[in-house]
Amino acid sequence: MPQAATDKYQQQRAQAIRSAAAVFAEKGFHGASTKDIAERIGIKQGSLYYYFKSKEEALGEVCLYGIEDYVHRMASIAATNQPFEAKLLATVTSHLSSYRERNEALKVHNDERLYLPEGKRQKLHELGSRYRKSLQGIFQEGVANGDLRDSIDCHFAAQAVIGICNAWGDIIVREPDLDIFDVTQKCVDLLLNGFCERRRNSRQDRRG
Amino acid sequence: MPQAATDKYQQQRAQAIRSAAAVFAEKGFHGASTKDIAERIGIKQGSLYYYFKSKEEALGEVCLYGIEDYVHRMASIAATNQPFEAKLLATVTSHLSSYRERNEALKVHNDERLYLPEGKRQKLHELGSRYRKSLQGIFQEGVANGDLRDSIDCHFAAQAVIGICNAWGDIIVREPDLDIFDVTQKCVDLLLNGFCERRRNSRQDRRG
DNA sequence: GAGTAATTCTATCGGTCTATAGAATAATTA
DNA sequence: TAATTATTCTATAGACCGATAGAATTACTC
Repeated sequence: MPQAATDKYQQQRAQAIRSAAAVFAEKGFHGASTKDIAERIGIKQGSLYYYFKSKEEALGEVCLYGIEDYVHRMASIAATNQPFEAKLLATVTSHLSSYRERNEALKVHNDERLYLPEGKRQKLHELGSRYRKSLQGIFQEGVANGDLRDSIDCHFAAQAVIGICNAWGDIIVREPDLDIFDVTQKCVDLLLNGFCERRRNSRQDRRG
Repeated sequence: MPQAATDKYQQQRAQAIRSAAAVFAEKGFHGASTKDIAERIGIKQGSLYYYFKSKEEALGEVCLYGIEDYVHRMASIAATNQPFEAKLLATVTSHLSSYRERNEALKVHNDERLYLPEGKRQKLHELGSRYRKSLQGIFQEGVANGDLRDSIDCHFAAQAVIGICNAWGDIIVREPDLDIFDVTQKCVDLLLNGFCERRRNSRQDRRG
């Protein structure tokens, strides 16, 4: 019954995780049955328990798989010495690329992780927080360097970037022809410059 | 077995829809049982079928409840003669207010509507499209009036606004002390002006 | 090729779920 | 209050699901 920590086992398990990601993404955690997952892998329902001790463990692995490298990439971007704009560009590109590569697992992470037991949910939350804080740090740096108006709320800014990236991540998945770099450029342009004409006419009203 | 179209019936059914929204929001469509929903209403499981002919019908009603007035409000904002900035402000406020008032049903609409059968999903999709198109129209108007740079991609812009509003909608629900108008101001400020210092130093690099 | 370990299969138990039918109760009307 | 209608309840059918145990098979090692 117990398994080995052999290489082949780990590889097949990794494949099982990706299959589970696809099924969970399509049907949701509770809507997907272990039979569905097993079929996608190409084994019988009972055999699934050779790789996971429960359906819930499979969910945990999928969620982790969804965000791990995406969090790591964020950390290394934040650690570089690039100027603010380059970091922001790299962040958005990285976020959108992750969406294209691991969209199923990411979707599962975003939508289903709350069904995990407290402990695992907490661990994922910490990873997410690390991501948000790195991003927030990039903005704080930008303010300190004078690249950004010092009136901006860095917490808000980070959250806004994540929101835009998620919204466009979904679209990128739906429309495989979209070029990630094009989308990135538009995102960064919005974030830096806004949509406004260089403000001259048309808004002397509020704001002193 | 069949019911009446009486006023009282409709009212109790509306209450049942809100209860279902709460349960679906917490546990997801497949994770919630008809017993859970009935208990929240205060009736027994079997009695639920006096109000809905199936669990799935309940989901459809919840989703519709979640977006209906929010779509309508958007339409009336777009139809006014306010200047661009006022329209954008009203849109964001309306979106965030909906999140606070109907956050459970909205969450259900966003996360669970894909479990509806094709027909109903299609109807909801049309409502959502109407919303997106109204918003996109506001941006196109803004470009035409010279309030916005004519280089912006209105489709992208609308999607970005929705993404930001959704991200902050979640936060607003989690943190009831946040003032919606404050958040609205920050959103609009970002959208119009971006995060950048009024661009003088620090970016002569790309862009002709 | 015999023997061992790794992997998958079959079969099943106990539980939960949606939906229905018909009885029971509450509300309304005459 | 009697009759009618609206609402809720109880009980259950029928199906599926997660997990386990042990047999069967495959892959590896000597």
